[in-house]
Parts: sequence; C-alpha cells; structure tokens
Amino acid sequence: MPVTLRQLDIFRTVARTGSYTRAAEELHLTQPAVFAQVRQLEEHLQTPLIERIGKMLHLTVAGETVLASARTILDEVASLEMRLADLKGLKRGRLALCIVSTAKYDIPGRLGPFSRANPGIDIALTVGNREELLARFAANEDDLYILGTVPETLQAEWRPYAANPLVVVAAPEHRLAGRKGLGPEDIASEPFILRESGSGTRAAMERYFDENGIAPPVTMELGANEAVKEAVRTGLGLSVVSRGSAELELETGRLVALDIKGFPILRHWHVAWPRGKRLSPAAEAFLDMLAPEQEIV
DNA sequence: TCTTGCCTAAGAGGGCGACC
DNA sequence: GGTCGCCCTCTTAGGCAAGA
Repeated sequence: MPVTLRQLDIFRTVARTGSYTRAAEELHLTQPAVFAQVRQLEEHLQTPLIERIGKMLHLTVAGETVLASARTILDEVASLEMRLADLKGLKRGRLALCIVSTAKYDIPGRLGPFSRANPGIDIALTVGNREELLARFAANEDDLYILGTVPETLQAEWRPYAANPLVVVAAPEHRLAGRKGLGPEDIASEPFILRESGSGTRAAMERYFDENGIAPPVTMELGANEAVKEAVRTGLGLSVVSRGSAELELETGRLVALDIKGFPILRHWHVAWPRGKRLSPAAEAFLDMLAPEQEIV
C-alpha cells in the first residue's frame, strides 16, 4: 500500500498533540486505530518516525522530515479541494485564523460579515499570546495570522489592515484622570502594570518610556489583557492598552484614557502569512475583505 | 498502588473487485 | 444482480510500563 493522505493526516495530528490518545480524541478515533495508522506509515517508509522516551513521544529526525512534507502535501490537497469547490461555485472551505489575544476585540466583528457572505466556509479561530502565535506561524498551522507588529526576522508576507491606537488608561478616580495636556514627566513616577515579555503593547510602552527618558516603577506583569484592565480599574497602577480592547470600559467609565503628549501611539493591526504560502480561496477572500492599507486612518 | 497511556491481538464492518 | 473473498479501517479487550 502506498502512503495515504489519511496516514499523513493522522501522523500530523500525533506530532502536533504529542500523544496517540489526544490525537485519537481529536480525530474521533480510538488510540489503537491511530497507532496502527502511524505504524503502517513507518513500515511503508521503513523508518521509525516517533520514538517513545518514558511516556513522552518524540519525533525522530526522519519524523521531522516526514512531518514537514505531510504539512505541505495536506495543505496542498486542502487548497486543491477548495479551489475545485470554488470553480464549482460552492464556496466551501475552511479558514484557520490565529490571532493575538488583544485582536479578539477586533477580529470577531469582521468575521461576522465574512461568515454571512461565505456561509460555506468553516472558520477555526485560535487566540493566543504573541509567543504562541509565532510558534504556530513557524509550524504553518493556520492560514492567516493577526498581530500588532510583525517581527522583522519573520519569514512572512504581511500587510496592515486597521489602526490600533494605544492609550494610557487609569482608574476613573485616579489623580490624573480628566487632566489635560499631561507630559511624560507626569507619569514618570506612576506605578505601571505591564503585559508579559514579548507583548507588542509592552514593547511600544517601553519604547515610549525610553524615548522620553522616563522609567516608571512596574508594579506587576500580567499575561492577559482582561487582568491588566481589572488591575488598572482597581487602582493598582496605569497601563497602556489598545483602545479597541478597552472600548467598553472607556464607554462605561470603568476606565479613563489619559491625555498624555505622545498618545495615542498609532500602531496598526497586521495580517500575515508565511512567505511563499499558497493561500486558500477562503484565506484570499478574507484578505480581500480586510480594509486595504490606504484606508487606514 | 493507582492512573494514564502505549501497544498488541482478535474480530467486526464496509468497500470493492472477481466470478457466476 | 447476487455472492464471495480480500483488504482496509476501525473497535474492544487486555497486558504492560512509567509516573504520581
């Protein structure tokens, strides 16, 4: 028997989950069925692809090679199926999106109209921090990636699609709330709450501090935007957040945006994809739907 | 000791081609 | 068209080993 797409798909899932059992759950199979498919693939290729050390599964060097090819082959087949479906006017397919957590305030509002316009396209949305997104990008696990800043080292094609202004937020009862024309010196001694290391928002905040020669004390680092906003709201300090992610809190008065020279910092949301990747029709349709760069305000 | 997860064996079910 | 046999894919059952 030749290598089958089924075997490659199952092997890819095992490699991604690091477990036969979890792969089986994901594929709605039993663990022995998954094991058997991978074993057949190994027998056909006459080389072990997975080695077990203790209870942990690890890919062999051959396994890594096969995994890379499996991803390419399966992506190509999926793309082919969607293109053929497109030719038939069926508009069926799947769009896998991975977004940084702060983009979850922006993307769902765009997915609604897209989904209504393309009812045959299934959408898989993964939300993670920047580090997780870059890991998925490296593994080519999704069609498109939404993030604030695209690292220069990333082998990516990208384009900005929307403005993403950053503002300094404070609790409504904060002494600086409502004051006009504040400068960097006014916040130089204010305690700040930072996002986790690697966060684009944090990088922009630190750049502002450096450029203005200030070093506000950092009271805590939090990994989730909600936690940051809650900490600010309870008066633990100031923070810099995407205006879009704090829209509701600003509207309801739970938080206030401070009027500080240099803010809002104008950044953009970017959509990126691996350089050279052949985008599926679904991904191309979503790209088309995102506002082009020249319309960004 | 118990739990979890890998692995094997045996067998069921369904697809498919060959044959009548 | 119906039957048979082969093969693939899957499930269940159970053994075994590692880790908590």
